[in-house]
Amino acid sequence: MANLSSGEELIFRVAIPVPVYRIFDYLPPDNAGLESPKPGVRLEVPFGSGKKIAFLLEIVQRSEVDTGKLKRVARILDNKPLLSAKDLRLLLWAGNYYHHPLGEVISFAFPAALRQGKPVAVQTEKRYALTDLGKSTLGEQLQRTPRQKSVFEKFHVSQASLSEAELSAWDGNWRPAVKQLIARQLLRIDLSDTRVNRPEALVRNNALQCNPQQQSAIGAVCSGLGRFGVFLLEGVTGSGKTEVYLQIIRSVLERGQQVLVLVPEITLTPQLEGRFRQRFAVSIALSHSKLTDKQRQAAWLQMQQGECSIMLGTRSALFTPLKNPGLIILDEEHDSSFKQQDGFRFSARDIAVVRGKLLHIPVLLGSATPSLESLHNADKQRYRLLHLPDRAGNATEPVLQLMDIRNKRMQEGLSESLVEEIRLTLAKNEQVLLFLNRRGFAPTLICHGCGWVARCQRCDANLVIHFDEERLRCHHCGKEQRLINQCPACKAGELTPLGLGTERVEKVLAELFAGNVSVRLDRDSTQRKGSLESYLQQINQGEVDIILGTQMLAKGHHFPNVTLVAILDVDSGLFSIDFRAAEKLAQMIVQVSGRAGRAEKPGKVIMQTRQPEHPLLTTLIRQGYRSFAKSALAERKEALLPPFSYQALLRVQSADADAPEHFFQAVSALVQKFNTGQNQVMGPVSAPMARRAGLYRYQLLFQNTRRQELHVLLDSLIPEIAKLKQAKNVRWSLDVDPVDLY
DNA sequence: AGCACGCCGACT
DNA sequence: GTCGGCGTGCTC
Repeated sequence: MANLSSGEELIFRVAIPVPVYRIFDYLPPDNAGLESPKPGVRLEVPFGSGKKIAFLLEIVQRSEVDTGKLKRVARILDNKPLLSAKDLRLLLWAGNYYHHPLGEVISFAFPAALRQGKPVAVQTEKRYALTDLGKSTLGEQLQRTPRQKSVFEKFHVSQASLSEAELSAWDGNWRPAVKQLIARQLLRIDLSDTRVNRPEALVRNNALQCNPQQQSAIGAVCSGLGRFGVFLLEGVTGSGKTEVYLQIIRSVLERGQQVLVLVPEITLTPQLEGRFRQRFAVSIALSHSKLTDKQRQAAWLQMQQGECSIMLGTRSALFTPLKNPGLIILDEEHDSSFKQQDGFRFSARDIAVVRGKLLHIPVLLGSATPSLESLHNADKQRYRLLHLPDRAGNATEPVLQLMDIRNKRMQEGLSESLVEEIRLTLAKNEQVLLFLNRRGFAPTLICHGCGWVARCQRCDANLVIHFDEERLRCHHCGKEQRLINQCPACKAGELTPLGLGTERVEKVLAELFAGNVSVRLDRDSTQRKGSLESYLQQINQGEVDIILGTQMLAKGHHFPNVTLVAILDVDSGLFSIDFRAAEKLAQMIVQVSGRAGRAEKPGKVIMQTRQPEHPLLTTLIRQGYRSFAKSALAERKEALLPPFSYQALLRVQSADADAPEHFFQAVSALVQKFNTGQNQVMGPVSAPMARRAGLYRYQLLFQNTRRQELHVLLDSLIPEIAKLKQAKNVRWSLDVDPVDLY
């Protein structure tokens, strides 16, 4: 320790959550104790005219800034850092790699309340359990109070105490019923601390029987526990991926370690959560945006303090601190929701791998349709590929077939042969699933007289007809207006809906299959909270014959009685300027197909197309996803596109049509100056949608086959762009490893 | 991102 | 004569 003369003080280097690429120096607080705080602790600091929460990065001997200008830390909020040194390193790396201001990156790792400087409240969550009287009482006796009956039966089914979080996850309004049940001495507050893991109490239910492939996958990951390694689990739908997860998780729990499980969307958490709770007796922390700040903070702290062993969450749960990290699982790893699309544009999948490396733990990526990036990493032996080629049980693979609809008579998007197939399936008392990735009635409203089209005034996009609500709506900026019935241009012609949306198909289904029940599942029909769940329940109870829906059908939900899946318009995915379009379409087709024939009944998947010879479709159908991926990777290699090169996209938006041009002129000069490597610079060009929500949009793409060289350029370029005066009239952002080029 | 400082229009 | 519009510039 340096011998400091009395006049010299230590300097606190801190990150502050402001959009500034700079670290700030402060003097220690007045009442500084003998012991220096550790990096990662939260501080309150005076900043500008107000106060801010800051994160201590390091304590150094001297500052570049004149000490007279330095302010003093107001107070130290934590006596121990909430983030480990390794997690702090991870965040430093991420800030650097994605070129996002460090303070914002670090604050992103904290739940909202802690971000705002609230003290770490070690709130102990209440648990409830049946009393002896409750155990010997039957639910039937509560017939007259249905809510109490349902809560009471929940306790009987779970056969264990339930925490507030578990109850809230099950039903938001459990409190009054529990209060009354306590008053009736059927329930009690459970004081035994079940959060401590007792090894014999880890597992509640026995594992399912696994086939040899599952066993070898489980064995591979389990023998890799305790050190870094990435495993890519490629398992077709229904191959028992979840069972593999469960058995590996069990091994991690037995080692006294924690597991972080990430899924792309909130809608996928309930079913996984259900499987986890059935299997494990330990409590499960949830983290996703539908929870309250308080719930998320509780879950975060439980993992941080090691009170909970499993966390199930979405993208942002990736940064949850783990006291005893053991494994990170990322399910549906191909899903683009793992890439954050605004602000701190990170890829949860890629950071998960880096985190695994820092923590010396394995990372398990699972998917029926792995991303080309991950398959390429497996080819390069960076990831270990584990394959589950067979459906578990006696479920058979669905049969994929193309239906050539050229010159065929169509009725609102349904060919006659498809209608016939639907009839045959319904006659067997089986369910049909129709997939159309376009909501609304029709994507275009056109005047039959003069050709006028209803356009959004703020975007380069057409307004979508929503017939039920009699609205015209822009799906890009949300602007809407009343549905008009007279052409505003010629005042004479007839306005005609052009094209097909789910609402329109729903109407024709009601005519064609009048005796059957159909249900539409899209963002519009499931907006009301809980409505998706209730539809899914109706479907699985066999009250629905035809399921019609968008994107949201492709993910996770199982419909055991569906034996016919039809993709109404597969062609719309075939012609896109985005080089990832083929990959996304293939994944979508396979994922949607996975919804069919999960039980003993064989499933059939029909794709209506006017491109029956299209190589993407024929390869996928005749040879499967893996062959498709192989040829798609060969094309990417030929064109030097990712994963054979690395990209970064500089995006600009401005309400002023000329400001982006001035900005890019200044940027070009900087690029000339700094581009010492072989970086390709493409653009600037208009974004595929040149105007959105009233803003003009442009972009500049950097690409290099060597990641290192690309990042050398970005490292010197971005701080200089931030200083440009032309950057002040525009909104600009950098997207490292972009997945969507629009 | 905030928030202050800073020069030009309609009001007590 | 002032209150306040939001343009630019800084924050240890």
